[in-house]
Amino acid sequence: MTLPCLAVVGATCTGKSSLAMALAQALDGELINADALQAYRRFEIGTAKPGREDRELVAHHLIDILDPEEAYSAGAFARRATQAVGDVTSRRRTPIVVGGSGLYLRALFAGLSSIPPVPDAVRESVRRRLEAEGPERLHRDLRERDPRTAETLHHNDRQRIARAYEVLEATGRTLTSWREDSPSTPSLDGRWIGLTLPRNVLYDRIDLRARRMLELGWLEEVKGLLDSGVSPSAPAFQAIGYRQLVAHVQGRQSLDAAMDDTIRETRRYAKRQETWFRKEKVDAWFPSSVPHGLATDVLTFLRTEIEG
RNA sequence: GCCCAGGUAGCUCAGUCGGUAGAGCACGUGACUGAAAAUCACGGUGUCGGUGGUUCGAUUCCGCCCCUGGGCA
Repeated sequence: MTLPCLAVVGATCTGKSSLAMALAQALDGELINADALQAYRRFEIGTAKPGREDRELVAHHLIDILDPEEAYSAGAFARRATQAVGDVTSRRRTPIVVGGSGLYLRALFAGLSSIPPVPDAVRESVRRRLEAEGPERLHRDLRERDPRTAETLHHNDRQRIARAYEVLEATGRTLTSWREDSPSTPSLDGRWIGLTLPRNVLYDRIDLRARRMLELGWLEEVKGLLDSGVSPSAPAFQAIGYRQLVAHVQGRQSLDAAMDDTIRETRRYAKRQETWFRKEKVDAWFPSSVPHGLATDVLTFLRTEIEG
């Protein structure tokens, strides 16, 4: 059976990785990671990164490709992933994209407008302004210089205000005009498989996994990263759990509080992922409460879908 | 056993001089074009411990009961 590119999506902790492993083994496939944090080297336990055995059994791409201080982005991911999908396909194997970073998946399959990269210096100066003057001020400026983008943004939405502002500063053109000049165009075809769990089951699993991560030495991992000089403000330390454990190591929070916070943030993150993927064109959703037989069901679906 | 204090949202608590109640957090819903595990918006979810009484009307006042905490025995 020859298959197009596959994607395994869903909220964190729904079992995407293990389904993807099973599919890869059944279909002679290779995995392409679409998770923003698993791309970072040395961030292992808290990112639930696949272990050595799995990675020896099945090729995993786009894992361990960045140092903690390097920036990643939807665009950078899309470029690398497009390349990886091409490589896997040219080997006559099935590319299976796995991950929970919704924007990244969209960037790969639906494309992004092409906008020149913003130099680090500009990004930093905009970020400093944001810090010093607050988002409302920049939003007001944006109203004058790029009213159409400003209109779509809430005056507290720091991140998007900063992005619109950066593009303006770096290129002298508005985000709106860039997007109109080069609307996103679908660049990759594929079948999307979604995994779901009832909310309460999902929350219990998140809770359990967080505790297990701690037992596996998560805190020691964080201490090791800090001791070796990784800056607490490195992009990778934005990750849920890592942020909280850094706060604990720095004495700003008890371990219990850090873990409670981590679990709460992970739940909220999972909810946001559900909201995002609900709107995506997922070809079939599978409940993953009972992992036994799941891969078989998915394979059956794919066969009828592709041959029928 | 007696004396205090308290029982209001999932939690901590505010409040109603009698007209069925509101904050923070939790939680729920949504947005999303290069930081996305990010960033942001919206929403009060309730037998006001139970039961009788007074009253047009009781979560609020009165009686009794139950529960929790503290004190005295």
